Amino acid sequence: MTRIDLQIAKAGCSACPIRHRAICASCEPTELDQLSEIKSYRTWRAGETILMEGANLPFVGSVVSGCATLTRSMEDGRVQMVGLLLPSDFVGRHDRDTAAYEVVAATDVTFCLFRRDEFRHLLSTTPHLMERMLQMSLDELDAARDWMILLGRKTAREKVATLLANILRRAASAGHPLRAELPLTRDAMASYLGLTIETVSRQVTALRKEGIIEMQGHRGITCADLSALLTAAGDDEDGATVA
Amino acid sequence: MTRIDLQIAKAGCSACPIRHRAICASCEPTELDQLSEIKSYRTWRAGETILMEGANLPFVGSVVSGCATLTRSMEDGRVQMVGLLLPSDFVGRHDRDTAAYEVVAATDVTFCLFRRDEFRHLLSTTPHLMERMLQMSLDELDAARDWMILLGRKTAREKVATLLANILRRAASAGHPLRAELPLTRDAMASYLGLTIETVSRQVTALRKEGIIEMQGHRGITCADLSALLTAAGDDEDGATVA
DNA sequence: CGTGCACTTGATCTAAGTCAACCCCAGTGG
DNA sequence: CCACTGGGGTTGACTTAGATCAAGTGCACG
Repeated sequence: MTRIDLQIAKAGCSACPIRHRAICASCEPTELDQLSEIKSYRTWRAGETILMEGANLPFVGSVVSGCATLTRSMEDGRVQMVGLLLPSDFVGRHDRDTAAYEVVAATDVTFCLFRRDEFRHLLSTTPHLMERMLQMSLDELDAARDWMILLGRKTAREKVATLLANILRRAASAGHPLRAELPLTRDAMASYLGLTIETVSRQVTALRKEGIIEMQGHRGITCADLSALLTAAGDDEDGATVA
Repeated sequence: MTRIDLQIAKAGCSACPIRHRAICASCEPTELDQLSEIKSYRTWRAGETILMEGANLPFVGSVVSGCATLTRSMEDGRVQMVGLLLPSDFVGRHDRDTAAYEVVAATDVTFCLFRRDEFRHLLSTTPHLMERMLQMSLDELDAARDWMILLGRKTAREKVATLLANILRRAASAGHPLRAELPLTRDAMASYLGLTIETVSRQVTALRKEGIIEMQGHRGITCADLSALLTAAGDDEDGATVA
């Protein structure tokens, strides 16, 4: 257990940064206690594989901090990212005993984990939990379908702009509105967008040269005019399309 | 009400063709009665719009027979299909009052509909129903993510082969294994696959000329060797990837 | 002070898109 | 009965966005 883990474990659920957005969001105090009893924290370093595709799945859980990626791959090595896990996102199916995707830590990432069989039992006896689980699954399904229009119909420029806008938006909810540290390498971005690393690089450069974004090193990004970025993304200013 | 509707309504749930695969699959007889009380049937003709994106959503429900499509579109007219609704598939979010996608009848299609507010209430008081709903949502999420690898990484040939294989597989469960009537026009196929109509046409022709499939007119398809088709799809013989 | 890794940039290639013609067949109406 | 029309589908010629291949750059780390 790292230092971070201990901190959170001591503080308990009430001080948890994802308390009101995660799977536990609509739990009563007593239900929270039950969840608390079967939870444990674990942290992975950036780049570490958390789960292999097809591997045994003893745990399910939520991202507390950091970022992880969900990927599927074909036999010949082609890879497609199918999900980006940010704080409060849930991973793992309670009713499946193997993982359907590979899960990799994109940054250092800490999970709040539940033993799968115990979680399954709690789920079937706690309607609040089941309801929240359903709601989150449906939200994820909508997000996945939004991503399908990006993969199927958007240009490389629009893809990159969409991803950057999404990251800025999610980062904004936890700090300064127009500045973020990219949790993904160019490689991971390419995998998410259905592009090559070179194309991602070129499009980021193009957006920078046009003054739509500014970069601080390879990872830091600032956007003075989000609506310009959203226009480049091919979305309405109001458009959803959350990662 | 059409003749088909009356037939099913008279027969009741026990004779329903999707009884054991739909949202009601794990309901007890008494629960089924409750569902039965709030259900109604309705049929749309091929090509009719069932729901517009953003429209008010008074109903949720299951496809009983036929096929409908779920699409999202961008302001400039680009369209991406994000789901194919076949018998037993569920549509609509109980907790949202507007439709997130456009729903169009691909063939004549009959739905078993529930008033949304009544369904929501039943859901919250019937754990079996909630559990089944969650399971189906998670399955759909997996399917959506499988579709993402197709959209992001597969070639036109692989995309077309994958779609044909999926249709043949789902049709097979209700009849002859290697023969099906395509429920989609070339246009709808293109929309689903993130391709143009011309590319779909060329790839279908190519698969036919190579003897991997045979066509009876534009819609009838026969496949003597499914594993050859799956190889063209870039999947393992055993691979899942269900539409 | 290399060595390696993440990223960028440039030159070239190609799969799929675009544009345009055409086929086939089912209705429709003269 | 047949000409006309229109929608779905096919095919061909050409274009192009993004992939591929191949050098670089610049920074972090032993």
